[in-house]
Amino acid sequence: MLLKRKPDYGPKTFAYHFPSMPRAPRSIRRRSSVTKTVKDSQICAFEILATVAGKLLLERESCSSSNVTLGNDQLGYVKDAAEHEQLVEVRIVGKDCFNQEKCRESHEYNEKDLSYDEVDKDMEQACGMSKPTLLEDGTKLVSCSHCSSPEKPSRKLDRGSPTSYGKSFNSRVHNEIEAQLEVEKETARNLVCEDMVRSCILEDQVDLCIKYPSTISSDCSADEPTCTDLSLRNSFFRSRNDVNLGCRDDDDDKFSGCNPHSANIKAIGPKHCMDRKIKRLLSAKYWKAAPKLQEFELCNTDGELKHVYPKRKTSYQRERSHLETPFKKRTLFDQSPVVSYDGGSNAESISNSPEKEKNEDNSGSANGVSSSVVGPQASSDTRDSHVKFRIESFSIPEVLIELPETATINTLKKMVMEAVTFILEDGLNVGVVLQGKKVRDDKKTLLQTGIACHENLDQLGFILEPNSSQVSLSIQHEDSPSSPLFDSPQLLTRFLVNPVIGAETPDVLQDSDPPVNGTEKLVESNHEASLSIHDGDSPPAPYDSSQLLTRCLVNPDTITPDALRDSDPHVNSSEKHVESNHEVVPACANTTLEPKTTHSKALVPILESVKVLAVVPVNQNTGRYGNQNSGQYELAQRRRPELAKRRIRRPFSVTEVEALVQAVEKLGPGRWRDVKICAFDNANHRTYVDLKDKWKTLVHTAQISPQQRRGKPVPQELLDRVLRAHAYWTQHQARQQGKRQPGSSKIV
DNA sequence: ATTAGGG
DNA sequence: CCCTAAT
Repeated sequence: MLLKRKPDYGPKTFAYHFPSMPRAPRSIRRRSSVTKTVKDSQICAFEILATVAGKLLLERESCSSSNVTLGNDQLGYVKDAAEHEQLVEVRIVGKDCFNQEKCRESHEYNEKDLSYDEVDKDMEQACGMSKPTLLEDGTKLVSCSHCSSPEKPSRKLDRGSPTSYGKSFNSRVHNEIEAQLEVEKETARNLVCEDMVRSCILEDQVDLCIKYPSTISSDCSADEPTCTDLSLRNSFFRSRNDVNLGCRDDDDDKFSGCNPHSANIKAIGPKHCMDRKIKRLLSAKYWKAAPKLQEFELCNTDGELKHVYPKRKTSYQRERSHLETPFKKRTLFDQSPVVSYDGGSNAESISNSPEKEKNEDNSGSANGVSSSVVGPQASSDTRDSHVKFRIESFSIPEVLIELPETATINTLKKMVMEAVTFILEDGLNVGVVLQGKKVRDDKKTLLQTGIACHENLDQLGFILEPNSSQVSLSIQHEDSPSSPLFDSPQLLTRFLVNPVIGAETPDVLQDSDPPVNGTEKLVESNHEASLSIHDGDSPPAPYDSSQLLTRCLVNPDTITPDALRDSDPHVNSSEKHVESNHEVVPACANTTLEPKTTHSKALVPILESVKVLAVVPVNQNTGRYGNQNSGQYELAQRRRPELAKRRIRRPFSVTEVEALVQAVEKLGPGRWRDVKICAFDNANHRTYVDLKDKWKTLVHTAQISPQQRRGKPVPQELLDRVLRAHAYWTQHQARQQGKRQPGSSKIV
């Protein structure tokens, strides 16, 4: 008996060396009738959802007024933005918070993590595979315990070209930089009406401690990753990493050759990751804008979603546990979702905090807005020519998802996932804002920029903007009739565009003003990017007041595929940055909407950046925007195959077929995972499901007349082998079954 | 995460 | 290839 699933690859010579104890196919083991689940419940759920949403909306509106401390909430924008802030808190403080010990520990853990179990070893031996070689490098590189799971980071570090990160995160830190990423948890709070909003926001916090000399250039390019670097990358770009395939294969994120095993898992990982991510999203108040939705769903669809409040805790704990035991095998997503995922990204407030590192803990941030009080006191540090910053928090943008009633939860999840991954596709770009103005000269040192001055620290801000995909992904669903929830067609057909796009003015981003003053701040050239709030022709959807809507909606008419392509803000802005010598570009005056709350000194000057990430899925591709929608979607697909509804078709080559045939001859059908490992371990784009499917078609092809076959002809010799193997295994299975059921007849 | 099967 | 149910 096989104690473990250990592939029996048998001798190299071909002689149908079959596994000693092949398992009977599951089809035999369990032949159960397939029952299609009725979606009535789901449909019903969505209906109820609409109702509940409305109620909650009213309820919340009545309550929210009491708790708005930011003022300007008449626009619903500021308040909204503030709410978003709390998703993640990132603080950059002094060096003292750096704990090298932890990093060292992480080494060990990572090493452990990277080791593979015996089964796999056996497998490898059997297959003649070589042991993964990335261990050393990987562990060397992965230094932060909380950074992430060993696999991806190591991959990234190991192989990923520096540029891959640099693009999104230009301000790489030097070796001098030390950092510690630390996630803290928030104690559960009672959810009072006035706290509802906050309660919907993820309370996890991340402390990112970075210390660096004031002489550091904002543009410094680190030559080697540092702990800080890593954590940043990992956290900020994880989603991207996961989406972007590994080094060579286009659609798999496996790091081929490095770690076959993990890779194998990865091969199908995305999907699961996605699910997980979605879950996190849903549970982590990601949909803060529409808490009711969340709540509702969670309450009514017991399947995968849990009640929101309980879930929050649960989720939180789960996350915590992950963090506490970073060594367990886990996916990146599970682990450091803090920054990258949940915290996803965008508007970020920063405040210089003279005070000591993390002790501030969550107390302050609890309510979400920046928690730490930042005093200009950073002075004490000046002496050592170090500037300390603390990024209080940054939030993730709203995501507006629209689905037909007939959509399944699965679809919902996917939609959210797609939206988020699309948003974070290329990671984030970090901008520095000083005194409401964007610092554009990346070469300047902190000193030169004046950031070193403590007086200015208070007015320092960061902008986290999506690196690419300035245009929101418009997701359309074939079977989606117009949703009752969104009766504003115009909304549905809108694309979101980064104001920077096509703007003659480089820093539109800063120019775009928080709703405080409305669109007037928008630069002329940027007029197409108007705030939905003020946009006359974007009638507030039912969700308007609920702030579900994204803020920056752009008239699709102004968007063309080309424009989109050129719309990479990064390219544009970087170019312009070079050209313009202004080290500081005036940003909208109102940007500095100082939080009225005294204790949140954090500046969130560029709320605008938030809008960039908004997503407005399109319900239907009809109407005048139809073409553009599809074009955009295609563009998105081109850029991110993962988001594509369908993977690109990749016909099996004869070589592949042969490999498959040979593997199946040895292993038999039904052991697709093993087949995959044995014969397609390096073919990242071939999952075991693919192999199974291919075998299925091969068998079919072999059974039909040559005239009926289509596509590239498969050598008859191979087809013969297919038939033989198929016959053999079929018979074998029958035999197996016969043994179990003595009554049945034996064919051989 | 895998496997089996239908689409 | 996709999607899902069942493991």
